[in-house]
Amino acid sequence: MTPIGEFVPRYRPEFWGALSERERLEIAIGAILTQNTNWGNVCVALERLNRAQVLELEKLSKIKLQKLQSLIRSSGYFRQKSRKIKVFAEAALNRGGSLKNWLSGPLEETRNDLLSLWGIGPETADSILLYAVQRPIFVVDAYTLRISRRIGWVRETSYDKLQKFFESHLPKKSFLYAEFHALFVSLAKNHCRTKPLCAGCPIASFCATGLRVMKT
DNA sequence: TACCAGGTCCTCG
DNA sequence: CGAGGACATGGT
Repeated sequence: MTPIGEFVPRYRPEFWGALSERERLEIAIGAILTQNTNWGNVCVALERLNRAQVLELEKLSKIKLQKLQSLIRSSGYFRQKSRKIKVFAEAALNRGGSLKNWLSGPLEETRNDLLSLWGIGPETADSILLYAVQRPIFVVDAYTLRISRRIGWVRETSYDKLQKFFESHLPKKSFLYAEFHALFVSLAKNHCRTKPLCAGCPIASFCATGLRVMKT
């Protein structure tokens, strides 16, 4: 995937340094845009937002709805998502003015604050907390659920149950949570779907090494 | 052509 | 609570 503007996605711990406020915002907006949507479509929208130079809280809160919709059209659900972005930007401005200030408080409280916003559900809230401000909170997505059940680690289907499972079995480290999430995504795109786990199946490999990291 | 993609909200039983 | 439908675009 082509880097967006000057922003090189920081997927790995070795690249984690202090993110700029604009990078944090891009990650947060990306989290909203990618709701039930292919990342490639999101990239196009982020590129347009960058070129229009509106990736700032003040500009996003002031930009005309129709203009915003035209910029993010490629990511789908553009009427809903444009509204979600505005709600998010306005909330940020009302509480500290920067994502760093806003999202650095007590974790539970901050998370509930995000969840109270229209358009921000558990996955989006947790993705923003983990990836934009490196808070230690486990992100659950459709892949996490599907593969965890397939491996036999869980039977639950609820977001909270699954999140608690991982958070109670892993050291409370944001980089580790991010790593697991990244591996689930990667596995989902590569594994074979045969019923029994075949030898050499990446899922079997992940299961073995994953269990080693997890507390029993 | 049909189906899918890293969700969320709303409504109804 | 849990299930079902709506929301929209671009790729295969």
